[in-house]
Amino acid sequence: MEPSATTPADPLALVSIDRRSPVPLYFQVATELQRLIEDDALPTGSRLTNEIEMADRLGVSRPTMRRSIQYLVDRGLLVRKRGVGTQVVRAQVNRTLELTSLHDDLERAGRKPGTRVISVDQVAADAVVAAALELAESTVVWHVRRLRLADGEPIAVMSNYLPVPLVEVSAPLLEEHGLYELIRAAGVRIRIADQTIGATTATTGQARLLGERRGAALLTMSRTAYDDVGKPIEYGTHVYRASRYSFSLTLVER
Amino acid sequence: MEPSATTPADPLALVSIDRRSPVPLYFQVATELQRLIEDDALPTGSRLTNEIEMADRLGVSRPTMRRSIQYLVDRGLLVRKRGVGTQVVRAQVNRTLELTSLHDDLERAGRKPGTRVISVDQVAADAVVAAALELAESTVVWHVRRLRLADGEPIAVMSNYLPVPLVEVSAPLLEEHGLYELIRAAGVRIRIADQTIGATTATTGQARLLGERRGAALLTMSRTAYDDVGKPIEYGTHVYRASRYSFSLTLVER
DNA sequence: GAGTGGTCTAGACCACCAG
DNA sequence: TGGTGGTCTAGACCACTCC
Repeated sequence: MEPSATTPADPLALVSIDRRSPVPLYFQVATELQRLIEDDALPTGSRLTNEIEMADRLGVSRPTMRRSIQYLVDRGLLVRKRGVGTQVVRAQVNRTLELTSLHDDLERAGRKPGTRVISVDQVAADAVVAAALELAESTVVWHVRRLRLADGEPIAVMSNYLPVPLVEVSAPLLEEHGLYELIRAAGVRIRIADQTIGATTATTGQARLLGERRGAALLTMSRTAYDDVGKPIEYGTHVYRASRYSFSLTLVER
Repeated sequence: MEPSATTPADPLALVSIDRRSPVPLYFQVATELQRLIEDDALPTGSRLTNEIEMADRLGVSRPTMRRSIQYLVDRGLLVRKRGVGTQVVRAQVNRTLELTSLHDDLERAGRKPGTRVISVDQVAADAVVAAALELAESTVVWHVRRLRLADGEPIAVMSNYLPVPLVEVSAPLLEEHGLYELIRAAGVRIRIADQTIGATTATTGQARLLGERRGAALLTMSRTAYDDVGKPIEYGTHVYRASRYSFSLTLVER
């Protein structure tokens, strides 16, 4: 009932770490702390014990303890102030428009994702696509068009271009798996993406696919994704029904 | 006394750090490295010397060197692979929809920002505003409406709500300074923000203000900003002309 | 096997904040 | 003045990649 400065029970007693695990200690500790925060054992506003004592209690060194805490600070769950201490700011964070597929996004929101493949072709890259993928114009690339559904309802039309040598795609594969899943399965790690978010109004064709009226508001997103070494992997232009979808994110000042 | 550069390009020779400076060593090193990357002394794709040698060359310890590198890895400029090395991925990053005002965004893009204050009032918070600011309904709050311009052309209509005790606002102040600037000047540090981005079509009133047609595509953004300890500082709902403005960001997988 | 980054430790000193 | 987080160090061992 009372907004306590320190937490009554001893949440740290609930933390257990496994030194034989291959999972790094700092990550184990961070994960456990995050769990305590999400379970409200460390409620918003509560103060953590100082890092030296926590390190001691958990049997890790201070640098390791600090790294765990910093991990959660970077994600906006904790705030630290020199001379004061460490406090819980919030329990939940919208991840920053993460490098996930819409598929994962929907599942996390408890909605059932679906895909209807409109077309899978190899086409000659036009100037825009070639520039995005850093290929010569007219190079043959995959072109995939999909209608994405949530709980059976149209959500977005997605158009993606990929270098041909990268990965094999086909309609049956794409009905079952997200595009990013297929890319990862091909051993490619997507590391960086440039995104631009805008708005437009629906053309007749878009409206028909999405079940909207012509002129309805659509959210647009174009994205170029790059691998480990900065090589373009995928370029896509997508439109979402603004009436059914929006982007949420949490920003943290570092 | 170092021997003169044996390799044609020895970028590390260009790095100098000042141990008397109050700026942390790791940050000095990171900043210098970033400068080398942006100046193309360390071009995209080039490999860095291993961290132990770099630490040695710069006269810092390995943990400090690592911290500098990690700083740039987190921002997507560098990529590291165990057993392989550290490489430059890219020279420029669109900051992740940063916690900046539109004012700063436009200036960075080389466009001249302007503001026309439409209204500055104290109003009773409705349910939505009260919930966002975590106040009781009908609490009196500031309500600021502004038309934002770039190079004299309308770009966005912004509507912001702030707790009254927080900061003094007035039309003349807001014509000169960004809202976030005023908040910072009041000694409040904005640390976290939740944003939702969507799309809509222009009402007649919006269209008139923005110089668009009724039904034109608009990009919408609503944001709640929080301070250090998670207290809501500001709630705003904004609409941007989709024909003149979009959000760009770079995502980095961590 | 050689070389790279990834993790972890123990300890030191400093800067800031609150009483 | 005492307590907090912030920085920095020296060294150890491990895991991964490539030859």
